[in-house]
Amino acid sequence: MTAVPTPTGRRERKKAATRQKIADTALRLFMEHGYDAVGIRDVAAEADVAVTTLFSHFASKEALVFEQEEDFERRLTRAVTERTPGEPALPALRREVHALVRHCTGAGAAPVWRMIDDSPALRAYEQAMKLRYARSLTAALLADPGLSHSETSLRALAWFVVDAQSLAREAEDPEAAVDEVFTMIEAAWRAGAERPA
Amino acid sequence: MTAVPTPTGRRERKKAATRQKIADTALRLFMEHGYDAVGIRDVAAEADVAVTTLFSHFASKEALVFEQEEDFERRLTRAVTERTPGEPALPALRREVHALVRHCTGAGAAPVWRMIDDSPALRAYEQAMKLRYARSLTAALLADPGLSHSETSLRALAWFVVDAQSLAREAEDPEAAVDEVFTMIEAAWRAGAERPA
DNA sequence: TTCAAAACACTAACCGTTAGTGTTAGCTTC
DNA sequence: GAAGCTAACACTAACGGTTAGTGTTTTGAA
Repeated sequence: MTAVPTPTGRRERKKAATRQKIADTALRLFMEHGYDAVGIRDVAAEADVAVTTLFSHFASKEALVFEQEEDFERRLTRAVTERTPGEPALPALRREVHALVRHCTGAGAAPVWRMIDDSPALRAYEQAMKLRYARSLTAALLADPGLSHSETSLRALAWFVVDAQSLAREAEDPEAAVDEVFTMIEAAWRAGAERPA
Repeated sequence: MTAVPTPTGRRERKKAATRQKIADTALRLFMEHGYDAVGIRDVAAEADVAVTTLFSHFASKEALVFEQEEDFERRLTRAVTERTPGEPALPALRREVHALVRHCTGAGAAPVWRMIDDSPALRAYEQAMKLRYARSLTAALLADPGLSHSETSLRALAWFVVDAQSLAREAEDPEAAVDEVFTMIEAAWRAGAERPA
C-alpha cells in the first residue's frame, strides 16, 4: 500500500520485545550487582542476545539506564512550540517541568536515581543529556516569534529551565522546588526583557 | 624536618616538567590531527613516556584538554568564601566569572574551544566539569552564614552562575553576555530571597 | 651510605564499542 | 502459495581508553 513499506506487524512487535527484554534485564542486573560491576557482555548473555544486537537497540551502556528519559527533550521543546497561542512560554514550561519531575519521582524510581547518583559515568551521561535538552529548548525559544528577548537571555532561560528539572529531583519536596526555582526564573525572565537586544 | 616529607626540589620540578610535556604534546597532536584521530598511545609515544605514566598525571584522555580549567572549581568557591567581609556574594561571583571568561576567550584559545565543540566526548566532559563546579559552589553558598536563602534557592543560584560562564563563552560578546546573564541572576536572587525557608 | 618512596616503564589484560560478514525471519508482491 | 527483498540478529575480531601487576630507576631523607 505505502510506497515506503512500514512494517507494523510481528516484526515490529518482536523488535520492541527484544528491546524491552534488554532494558529490563540490564536494569535488573544493574540494581542487583551495581552498575559498574555488570558488563555489557553480562547483560547481553542474560538477555540472550548478541552484544551487537544490544548496541543496535541502545547507543551506549548508559543509555540502557535512561531509556525512559529519552523523550524529555521533545517534551520540553513541545511545551514551547505547541502551547496554546498567546500563552506566555514560562507557565507552559513550568507545567511541563512539573510533569517531568512527577514522572521522575513517582513509583519505584528512587532506587534507580540512587544508582545514577552513585556512578560517575551515569552522572556524566545525565549532564550530557541536559546539554541536549538545553540546546533543543534554546532552538525552540529562538524560533518563537513572540519572544522579544535577546539571544543570550533566551539561552540563559533554556539552561535555567533545564536546571530546574534536575534541581527539583534532588530536593526533599520536588514539586515545591519546581515552583520555587520557577519563581526565580520568572524574575530573571522579566529582568532579561528590560534590555531587548 | 616535617613528619610527612614534602619534596620541594628536583623531583617536583621533574614531575611538573613531565606533566607539562605530556599536556603540550597532547594538545599539539590533537590540534594537528583532530582529537578523535589521536590515540593515547600516540600521545605517550610522542611525549616519550609510557601510557601508564600518562595516566598517572592525567585521569583521562579528556583531562589532557582541560588542563587549564581544572582550578575553575576552586576559583569559584573562593570567590564566595574569601570575598571581603560584608560584601554580597553575587558581585564577587560576577567578577570571578568575568575573569574566567576572559581567561577562556583570550589569546589563542578559540581553536581549542572549536575542537571541544566538535567532539561529543569533550563536550560531555565539560558538562561533567560543570556538575563539579555547581556542586562545589553550592557547598560554599550553603556554608555561608550571611545568606538567608533557602537551600533550593542557593542550589539554583550555583547552577545559574555556572551556566553564566559557559553561556558567555558561546556568545559573540562574552563580557557583555556575563553582565546580561548576571542581571537576570540578580533578579532571580532577589526573588529567591522573598521566601526564606 | 643506606633506605623508602616516588616516578616511571613494560606487559597484559579488561571493558565499551564498532566493523565486517553472514544467517534467519518476516513482509510484500506476484 | 512462492520468490525476493529487507530488517533483525548472530558471530568473530578488533580498536581504543583504562587499569592491574610487576619491576626498575631516580631522588630525597636519615
